[in-house]
Amino acid sequence: MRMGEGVEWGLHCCLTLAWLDKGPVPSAKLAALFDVSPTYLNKCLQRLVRAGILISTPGPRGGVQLVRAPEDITLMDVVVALEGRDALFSCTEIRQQGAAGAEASAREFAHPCGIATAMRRAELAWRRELAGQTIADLMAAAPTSSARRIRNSYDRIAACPAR
Amino acid sequence: MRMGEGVEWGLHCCLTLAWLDKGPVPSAKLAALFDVSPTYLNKCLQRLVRAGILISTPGPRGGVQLVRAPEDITLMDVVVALEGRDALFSCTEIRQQGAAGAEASAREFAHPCGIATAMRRAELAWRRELAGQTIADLMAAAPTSSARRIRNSYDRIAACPAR
DNA sequence: GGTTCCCTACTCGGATAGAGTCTGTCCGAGTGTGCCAGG
DNA sequence: CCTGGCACACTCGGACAGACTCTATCCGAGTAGGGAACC
Repeated sequence: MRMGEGVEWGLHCCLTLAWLDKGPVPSAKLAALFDVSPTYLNKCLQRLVRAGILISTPGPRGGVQLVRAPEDITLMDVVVALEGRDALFSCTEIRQQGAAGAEASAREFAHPCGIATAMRRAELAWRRELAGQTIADLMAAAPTSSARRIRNSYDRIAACPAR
Repeated sequence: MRMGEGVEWGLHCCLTLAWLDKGPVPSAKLAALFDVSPTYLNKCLQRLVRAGILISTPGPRGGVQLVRAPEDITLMDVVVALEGRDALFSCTEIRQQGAAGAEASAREFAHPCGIATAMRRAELAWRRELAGQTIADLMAAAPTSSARRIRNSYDRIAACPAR
């Protein structure tokens, strides 16, 4: 049970886009900033577009940019967009199957499975923590030099066309 | 990012073993209780054995049983035993790579990545919640009829040899 | 010189292979029990 | 009747395929800008 690598990429990209605060930024440039697969990063950004976090503009001078303000984008938004909204723990109700479930009254299953409830409680704590932090919080927590360095690096690679 | 199905199986088995409170219970009998693959359930139980949650005794009248008391087994123990102790979010430090990392001073990376810190905080909330609940808590939360029903079902299938 | 048209280059977007992990299966090693033969 | 040995059946444990998702890649559709030709 590991999270996809795209989550890390997506978060770094959102943070970078917030710092740059420019017009459209090509996904290829973002990939060059972090030295990751340009095409696969593009796939991840597509999911963020579909989720309404980014907006993309085609053609020359095109790229992606944030739709909302950084303080209105939570980590949970990004995680859900990239990993799906499925629960970590999915209860398949095995308590109702086999010999254990065969001899049970239907009324007993009116209550949700205690195991599922317990796992769900833990998962809600995780989601709550994710929903409580925004891209703006990440910007505030990072050292101030990071923003300038990102802008400098981007300006440098933005000069070379079609890199 | 979904948890393996074995977690659900393992938790139900631990709960069942706690309710039965007998000597060794064959894994095949546990599989029959929930109508799951006997061989794969065996594989999951092996992991619980290696983690020190269960103990297994071979031979006739053998099987698995809980090592510790139900109040000393947390959900986190079971999850870690079955899913590994890897973190949900693994930081690969892409901030140090590519154009963004090339022009940075090494001192800047002394601080841990803010994204990793934020994700780790959420994950710790999840783990803390998991570690705060035990098998005994699940027993207390379940309706009292569940324990009797499990015992009845087990006694019934325990009669048939080698099922 | 101004305007219109076309062409090129660049961008995203979805369809297409490869790798790793999860799920499921099989067979062998080890052990306790029950039976049988001998005393 | 009691005791010792033996064979069997049952259990776990690790080695072996299939399926699915994640990762990575390629190519096509669409668009804006720039240049050339024409008025």
